Amino acid sequence: MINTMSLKHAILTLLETEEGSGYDLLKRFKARLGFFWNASHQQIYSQLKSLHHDGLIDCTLEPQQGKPDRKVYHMTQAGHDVLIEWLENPVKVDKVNDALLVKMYAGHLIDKPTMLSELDAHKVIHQRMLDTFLALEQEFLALSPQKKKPFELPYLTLRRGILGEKAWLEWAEEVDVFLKR
Amino acid sequence: MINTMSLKHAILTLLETEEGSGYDLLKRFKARLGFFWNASHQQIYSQLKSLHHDGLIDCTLEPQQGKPDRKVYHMTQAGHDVLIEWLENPVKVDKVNDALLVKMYAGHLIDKPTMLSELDAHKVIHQRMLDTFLALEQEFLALSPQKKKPFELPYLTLRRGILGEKAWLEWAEEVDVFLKR
DNA sequence: ATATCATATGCAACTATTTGCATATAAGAG
DNA sequence: CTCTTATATGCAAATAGTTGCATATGATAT
Repeated sequence: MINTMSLKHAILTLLETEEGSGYDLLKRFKARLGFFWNASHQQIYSQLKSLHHDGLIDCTLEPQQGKPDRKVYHMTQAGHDVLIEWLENPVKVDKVNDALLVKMYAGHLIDKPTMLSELDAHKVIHQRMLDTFLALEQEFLALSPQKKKPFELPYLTLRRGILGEKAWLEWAEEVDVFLKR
Repeated sequence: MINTMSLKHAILTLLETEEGSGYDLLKRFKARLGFFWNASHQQIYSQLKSLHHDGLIDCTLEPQQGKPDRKVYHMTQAGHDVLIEWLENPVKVDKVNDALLVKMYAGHLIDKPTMLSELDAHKVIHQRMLDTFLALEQEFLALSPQKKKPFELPYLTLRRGILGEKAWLEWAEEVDVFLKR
């Protein structure tokens, strides 16, 4: 049986190592899983609610002055079990649905400058992501061997981000050359 | 304003060049947009229904003996206008949500053989996709310059598929080397 | 004979994600 | 003094996509 992926398992993975509030998790997503997973705060809060309802995580309130209470979530045994089960069963190959490519496919219907300027805008964004990833890589590589240990697997996921962005930019270069012929 | 992508515009793009039934479109998706867009038959049929309801496409029935009537859809002027407007406005950068990477990130919780065998399964699938894409590329490259012309933009989208799959497999190789150290 | 595949369409229920709104404070920049 | 950013949470509506079911026939393979 092939598992459906859901944000829930990504959240459980993060909570497995360290408890946190919805807001914490949002930041951790951006900082640590950003190269292969994106989630909005609305999604995170609603999935936390659902995980809590199902008893996979529990929750303690930390009152704060002036701000809403911080709801700190942590793993339960049930949550741990569900995560392990998910990890042991195959996941689906991720699918690509890229609107820019649809546009390129229909490129005969628009003029080149429009196409080129949109391509440029995407290039800027991808280049920025690549730069971020490369900076993170430098941070990792600067660590001593012992300090590297716990970050080796996350580093592999970072490599995916780097290779993916490089491939994207390489493709954009080909397109540029073609369109500017 | 940034456009939301939807399957609808991909369908309109296909219908712009050539009319077709839901089943035709399904096949065309697999054959022509498969390297960057995936859609199930249920999705296609329901989007066609909705496009028809909105007057962006119209529909003629082709009775067939023994089989259900073929519903052949074609573009309307309204559909054409909507497509052009979509093409002229920016689309969002596509987002990556890859469950295998979540798993890798949580790799300390499972054993290496499990991880490696799942990675292998994904490698097989990606290699198969790459092979398909490379075969399509050969077909294109074998065409005479005049015959290449109408397929130049689709070819660029195919290149995206090729570069993307190559990058994926390159990454998998890195992971393999790391895990088998 | 039997099985599978290709043709051809679709509903219903569920899960996933986006978009827009809403609230409330503190800190820092201009 | 006002604006923006960060902290901190969430609802509601809409759109997008998946999974399971349902029907019906012709052709090809074993």
